[in-house]
Amino acid sequence: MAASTLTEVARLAGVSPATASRVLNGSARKPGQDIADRVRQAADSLGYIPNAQAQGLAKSSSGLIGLIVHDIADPYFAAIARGVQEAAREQRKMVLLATTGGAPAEEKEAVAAFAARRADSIVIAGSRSAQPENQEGNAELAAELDRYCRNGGRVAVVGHPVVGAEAPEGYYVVAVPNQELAAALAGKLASGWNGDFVIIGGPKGLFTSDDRVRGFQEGLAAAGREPADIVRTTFNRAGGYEAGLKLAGLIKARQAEAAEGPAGRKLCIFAVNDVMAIGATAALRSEGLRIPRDAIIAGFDDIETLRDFRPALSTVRLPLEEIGRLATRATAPGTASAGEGPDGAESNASGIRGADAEEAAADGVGPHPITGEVTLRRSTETAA
Amino acid sequence: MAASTLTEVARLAGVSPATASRVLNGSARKPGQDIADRVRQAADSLGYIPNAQAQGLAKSSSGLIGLIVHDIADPYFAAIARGVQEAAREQRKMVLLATTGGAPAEEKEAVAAFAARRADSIVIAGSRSAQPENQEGNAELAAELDRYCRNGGRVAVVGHPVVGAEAPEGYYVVAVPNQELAAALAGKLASGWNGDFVIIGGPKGLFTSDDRVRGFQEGLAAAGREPADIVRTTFNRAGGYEAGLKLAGLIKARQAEAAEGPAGRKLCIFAVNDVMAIGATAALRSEGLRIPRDAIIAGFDDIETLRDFRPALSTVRLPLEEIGRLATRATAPGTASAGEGPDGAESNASGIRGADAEEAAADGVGPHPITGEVTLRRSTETAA
DNA sequence: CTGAATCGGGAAAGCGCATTCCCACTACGT
DNA sequence: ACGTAGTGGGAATGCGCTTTCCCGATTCAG
Repeated sequence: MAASTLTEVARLAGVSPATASRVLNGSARKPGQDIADRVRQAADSLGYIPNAQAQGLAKSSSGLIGLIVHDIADPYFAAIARGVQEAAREQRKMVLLATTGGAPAEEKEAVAAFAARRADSIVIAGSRSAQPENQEGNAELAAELDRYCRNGGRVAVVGHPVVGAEAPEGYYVVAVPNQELAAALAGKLASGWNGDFVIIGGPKGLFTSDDRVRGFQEGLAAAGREPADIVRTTFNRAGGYEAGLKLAGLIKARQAEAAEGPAGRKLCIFAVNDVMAIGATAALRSEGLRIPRDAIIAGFDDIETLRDFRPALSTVRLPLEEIGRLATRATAPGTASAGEGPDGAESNASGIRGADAEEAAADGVGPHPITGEVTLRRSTETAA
Repeated sequence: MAASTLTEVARLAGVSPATASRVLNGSARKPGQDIADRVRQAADSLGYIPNAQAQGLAKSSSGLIGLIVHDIADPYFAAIARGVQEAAREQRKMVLLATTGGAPAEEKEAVAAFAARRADSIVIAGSRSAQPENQEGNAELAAELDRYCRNGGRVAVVGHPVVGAEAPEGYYVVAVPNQELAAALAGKLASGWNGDFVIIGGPKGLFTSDDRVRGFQEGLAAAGREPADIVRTTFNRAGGYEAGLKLAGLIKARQAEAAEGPAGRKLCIFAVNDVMAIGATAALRSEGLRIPRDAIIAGFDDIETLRDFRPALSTVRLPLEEIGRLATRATAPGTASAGEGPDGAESNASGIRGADAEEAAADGVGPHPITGEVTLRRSTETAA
């Protein structure tokens, strides 16, 4: 038994396919009550399920939203995905998932695949990067997106615009104030802490990482502190661990030095995301160091699953789910028209806002810009 | 500019659409080299992207894999999703995501939506449940799946078969030995621990939870221990927290009692999943209790993000990603034919195996069944 | 009571592609 | 030399649905 078709339903109901289509799917023309009933009855007696492919082909729109992440198992992306999923459901659409590991070339492939499926919109959640080896990939990605938009697709990217993409109609960016928030975090940290700072950053060129590093340094400067040293590593837990190992050596050296010189100051480590911070913590622990006795540590993102972690991470709360929702909604037709040009430039209202608030607003980020919240957690409770 | 079509490409290349189709998509017939080149050149000069909808319609298959989870932000599902995604990529398919919160009615909707999109296969990752309020939903879900399978769809479900689903052609279940593993965990715990046990379980009727509870009790019995009390709550972090609060009271009472009577024995808490265990830990901590001083705690799943948690959770390592991969591969055409009937019943080989190993094998779970690994972590390091 | 306006339904033309036929042509065989 | 198999391309059909267009039947105004 093959799936039954509209035609079969129509035949069973004794009407034409056109009529059947009109009653079963939201058409402007509503057939008469009696006929409608007959059709509906025929439909579910046959267990009719409309063929979305055919529907899509006929009205060229698929009810699909493409989501691109680096890794769906990363809690950061998982949280965003939840938001996207929610918004998709509001729009009665389904989400198509692609994971790319962050490589622009893969992302380009994903966009092409989404385009092939005639996805109504695409949300790109992974951080952009400007590393030289990605240059070509970025260009191709930009071109692909451009074409997608020109064909009526809508795309929202979280964080930074795609490198090299001119902003066509239908291109939105949800600005995340990484820099400002990192600066705020540094400020708060500095006010309660008189030691030195070290930053565990991601690979150079990764925008999210770079912004947070830059912001943090600015915050330190504003507080009259020396700039922090930077250890670069990969943007995940493993990278954090590796860097942690390195820093453990440093800390021990400083402690040894302090034993015979003036009191060495404790180190405050800022990892550019929570997962890296956790990795670093584990590394320190494995080296016999303790937090906050030997160092203190801060992260970024406020990953839900890690909130119960102890010693508690000082971190910046990013409304990840909300970000996903906003990005998705931005791509919904009939929403926040992409007012082009930064003419609507409203003044930078209260709270920490997007790096380019006006631009964000102009790009249809939604009713309110992304804000964040710095959370200083006291690591009073000692743990390895 | 609308997306260009095959016909346009064909015209530009000066060939018929049929020929263009043959060269651009893997057809059995390979046109001549020169023509192929011309077509290919025309194609990318136009930036041609095949319309997957139309292709799907024409050959009735979509290259889509549907994945159903309770919540994509739950690290358990996120890990499975990663595996599914990986396997999907191997098969050059895309994954379509649906989150249902675990309600069978929603799941039925999702299956219908997947069927409408003509997904080639469906992976259902959430735990099944037999709660009375879900009875109707379960039946509908089973019916929907049945129809889907009869129309040539393939479905793999993780953990337990869908309630009420007779096993049609194309229906696979990846058995997870929750019960055995829980028993093994109980055994190990009991051998190093002479206090009482308490179980924090999910809602009654949730198979995964019930199996783990049952297995744990069996393990205790096998070790000559009294059965544990059970606190039922929701299957997530919040539930764990709530239960933890309750248990904190119990623990304090026992401690008070112990102060004036014979030495009260410490409690060992088994939460049926890691996330609940974390919640419980947080609750105990908030009540001023410490682990392992006042109680010890064990979980299940070995969620990656939680491995760095301290006090470390004793837990059972479930190869979540592998489970996702296996389930997905099981649905790939040309794989592990669904040998019907438990005739191939091989003896229960070494290692902990599926609840019904033969059935699992017969259901095409793949070359090797899911095993797990009990990890007893010492909570030597004290933390709140 | 007739004309036009309206309504409710059907016929048919695609949407973009795969694929089955079919045909012209070449390369063989005996 | 003729016939046959084989080859490479095109014409045409259909996948399941939406939508425009059309037409007969009502209804209402004049």
